[in-house]
Amino acid sequence: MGNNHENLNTVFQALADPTRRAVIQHLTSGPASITELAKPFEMALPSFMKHIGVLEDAGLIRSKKIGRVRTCEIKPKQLTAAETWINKQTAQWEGRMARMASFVEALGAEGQDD
Amino acid sequence: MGNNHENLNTVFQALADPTRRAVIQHLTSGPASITELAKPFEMALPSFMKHIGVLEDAGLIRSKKIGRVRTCEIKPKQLTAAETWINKQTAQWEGRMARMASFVEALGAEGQDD
DNA sequence: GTGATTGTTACCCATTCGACTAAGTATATA
DNA sequence: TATATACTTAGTCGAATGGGTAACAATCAC
Repeated sequence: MGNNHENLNTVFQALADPTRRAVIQHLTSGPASITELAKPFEMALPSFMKHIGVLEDAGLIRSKKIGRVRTCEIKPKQLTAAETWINKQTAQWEGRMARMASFVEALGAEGQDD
Repeated sequence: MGNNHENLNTVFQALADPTRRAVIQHLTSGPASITELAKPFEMALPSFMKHIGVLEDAGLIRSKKIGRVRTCEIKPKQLTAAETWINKQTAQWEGRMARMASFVEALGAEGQDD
């Protein structure tokens, strides 16, 4: 049963890094090996591997080693869980806005411009 | 012009903490003061204030002090930016899945169960 | 079987994070 | 005016993060 609370921590934490987001993005177009994924980054392999570990711990990717090559692929379920959480918040906020609008046309609505 | 890249860092980072997510959630049902927001947490005020600072730096909330009370409200634009990023990834992945399915009915599809 | 590839393990290091306390400021309220 | 309320500032501390090197497997390709 959904113990999202803990997982959302690690999922959002994982997404908070540009290297890791780039890896996710890369993997959306298909599985890839570690070295292939690491190629765009000027980073030592062990450092890069830590990012892979964070993504895997967050449940955003899975990986399997065949021969000497470890192949990674995306596992979009947790990504969806994060999206769902955000969606719920914006929906609740929009609901409140709608209710507010039904009471008042303009509340001197200096708007929420940013 | 959209330099999301930097902001997504701080936004996801901000969402990676349960206290901060709870604050967001609280604020979706309307503005609130610092002490009101802090009430559910067993945490010293200065500690809690740092969370507010993180949320504000990420552009997820805004706050204004009137008298001795600082009132916070949600600013859902950045939340939407995060959602958009995730959406883009899942869409790309689903697109690939659809294209794959058009080539093969079943690729011994031991399914992506988790 | 030598040598290049592809990870992996084991550490180190600086910085950031998240929590704390102690003390200060600024406004209400009695 | 005195006191309580609502933050605010400043500084400490341990743990986690994000990077690095060095050395070690374990394949594969010749």
